[in-house]
Amino acid sequence: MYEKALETLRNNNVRITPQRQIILKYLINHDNHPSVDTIYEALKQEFSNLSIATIYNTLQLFEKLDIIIALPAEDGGIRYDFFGSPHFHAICDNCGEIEDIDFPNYKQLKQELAKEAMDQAGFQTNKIHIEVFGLCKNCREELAKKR
Amino acid sequence: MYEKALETLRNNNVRITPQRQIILKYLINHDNHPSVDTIYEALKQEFSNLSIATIYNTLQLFEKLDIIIALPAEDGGIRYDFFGSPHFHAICDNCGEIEDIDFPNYKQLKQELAKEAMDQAGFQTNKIHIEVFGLCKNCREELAKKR
DNA sequence: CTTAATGCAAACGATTTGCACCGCC
DNA sequence: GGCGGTGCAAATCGTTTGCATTAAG
Repeated sequence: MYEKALETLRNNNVRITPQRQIILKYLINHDNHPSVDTIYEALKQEFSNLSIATIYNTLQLFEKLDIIIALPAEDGGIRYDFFGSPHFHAICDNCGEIEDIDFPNYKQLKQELAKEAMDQAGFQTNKIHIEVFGLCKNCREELAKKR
Repeated sequence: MYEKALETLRNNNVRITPQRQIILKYLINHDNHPSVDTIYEALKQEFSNLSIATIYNTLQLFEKLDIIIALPAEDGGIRYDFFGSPHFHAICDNCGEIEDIDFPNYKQLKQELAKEAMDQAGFQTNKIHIEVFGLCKNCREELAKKR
């Protein structure tokens, strides 16, 4: 997983700097869908003179290389997610939490969507991106209690 | 379509102001996926003292009421889309254009995704949101020429 | 060595906010 | 006529930029 991502960097002639390594490790080891600031706060302790501009740069780079994906968040900001295995996102309308849901039949779904896009608009699909919105388990239970 | 949206406003005890009406009409009559600024530039001519803050307010309101949906754009900004009939979006990695693609089997797909979200996380799905990324027809042809 | 990458601080710009006024219901 | 909505301008804050410095390959 980590190695595969480094491989991607090498294949694109991107230098493997310590900053990129710790940001990558952070993304792999945390499934909390961090914001730029969350990452910055977490890493500046062990890497005191880490610049927030570097984090912006690095995340944009990783996204371009399809190592991570960007998601829209409740507050209008952006969250990032290491994209090791295909999954989609369930985003709670109440608390804003983002949960990963595994795709049972990712390839098939992708093909179906790609076919429609091609048939209707001559659009060539490279990747797909799915979110569902609603209520997470906790919020459902909380709201049920209240009435 | 227009009436149905007004109905939604009434049902939520939201006042139907001239500003909300022209913004709504604009969204229905344009499938260009406008940004806040695009809408502002277009409408301030016929409504000279229209405030950009009102547009922000109105769009946020419409989105909350599921009259429109917000999409992430190429440049990091946000575009809006009147959501009359179920469709997903094909976003070109090269030129940033957003195209609407009709869902052939929207309900079935929604059910499948909702089932996974429920089974895996106890998440109750209200709406789904799908984008595919790749190359639009024009860009494919352009890029083919160049080599 | 060469050149990409980083850190820093300043600049930017989209979005939000506070408040007085207005007008929909 | 009450209160939600609007317009305006200022404030905010996430993100980008320019440039000198550093270090990866």
